[in-house]
Amino acid sequence: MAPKPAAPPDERTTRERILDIAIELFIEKGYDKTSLREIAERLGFSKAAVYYHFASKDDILLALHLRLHDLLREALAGLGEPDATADMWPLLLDGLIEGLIANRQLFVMHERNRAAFEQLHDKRHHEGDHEDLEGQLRGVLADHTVPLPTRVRMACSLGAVISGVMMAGDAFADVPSAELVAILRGAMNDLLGAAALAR
Amino acid sequence: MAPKPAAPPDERTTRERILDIAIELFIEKGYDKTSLREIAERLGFSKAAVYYHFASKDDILLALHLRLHDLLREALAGLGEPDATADMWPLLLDGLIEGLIANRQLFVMHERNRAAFEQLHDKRHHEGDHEDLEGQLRGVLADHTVPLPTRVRMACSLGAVISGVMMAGDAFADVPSAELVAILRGAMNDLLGAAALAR
DNA sequence: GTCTATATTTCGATAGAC
DNA sequence: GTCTATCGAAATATAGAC
Repeated sequence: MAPKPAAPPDERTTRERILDIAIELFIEKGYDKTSLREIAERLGFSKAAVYYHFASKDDILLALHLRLHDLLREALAGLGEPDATADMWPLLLDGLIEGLIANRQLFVMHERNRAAFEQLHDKRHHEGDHEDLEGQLRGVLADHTVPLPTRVRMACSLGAVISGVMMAGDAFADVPSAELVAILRGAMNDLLGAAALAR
Repeated sequence: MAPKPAAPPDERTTRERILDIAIELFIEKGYDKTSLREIAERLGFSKAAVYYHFASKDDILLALHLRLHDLLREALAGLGEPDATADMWPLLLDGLIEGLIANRQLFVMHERNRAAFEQLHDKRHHEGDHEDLEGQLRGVLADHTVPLPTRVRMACSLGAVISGVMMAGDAFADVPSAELVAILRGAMNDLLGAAALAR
């Protein structure tokens, strides 16, 4: 997941640079409390210039939503067939961990602005395509053909990974990624392994 | 934790009723996108009346912050001595689970408005008391005298419980609380038990 | 305690020059 | 592609009557 194009620091599109700054500010102050003026100023130009690259403020959030979506698409590709998902869950989660770490900022931003993203989703609801990722996830977790304990542990494992990764730039700031990944994999095994689910 | 006073539905203070409605709306639309006019209308009176009970919009969020704080204070009382905390963690978490479920709405609201709460915290930072709960938590997780794998699993377990509980009104809507609690306790044991930490 | 104004501010968004 | 200037909307907060 997420090889991350990682273009040379100065060959980034203006559009991309706006999004990068937006992530920073949306983490610091939150989406709603961040004005387009602030984004523009931090980039060294004016508000109107931002409007040349994005039709609206929502449009910026939407673009970030798409970044998230693209990153998760590969890792969660298996969410199509609800039956098989439970079995694939450990692998699915495994593929997720490294992507989460590599794009930590983006996911932290999402964590801290859930309400704003949900509102965005409601707007799209009245429009086109419905490849609602979060909805699919809920569907899997609500699937009654899978034993309840398994489903609960699936939900837990997801929260556990996210929580562990979010601390990576904080309480675990000095921990090498590889080490963190190894520990997380171990924890996920205890949570989802055959031995655990057989109980 | 959280015996929850649960006053008779109609003997609630107007102030309390405002807070209840605020929780609802902050979940539905988010803190920033919710206007005081909406809160007032849903209660059947006008915006100015709300200002009689709360000095500002921030003041409403602050009151909700205190509700959260009071609920967590008991459960996380052990966070005082950083050394002993790692040992007590399983018990600490155990005490948390039921409180989280009993006051799910409040915690969901917090989850979806993290940015707003953080901003609130920054303001208090320039003022009085510093019994910063979230800060203490970070301190414990950063404590280098505790083995890294243990700390990571502590962070994971917290995220796991929260994630599991949040789904309670959603994908696990039809699951009895007692059953959910039992499964969560089992999962936490696998994540934090002596066998797991000895690995 | 609750109401009807109203003051004030800020922000998203647009128009049009360069 | 970026600027200055401005419009219009909405929200917080206040004043003062009842």
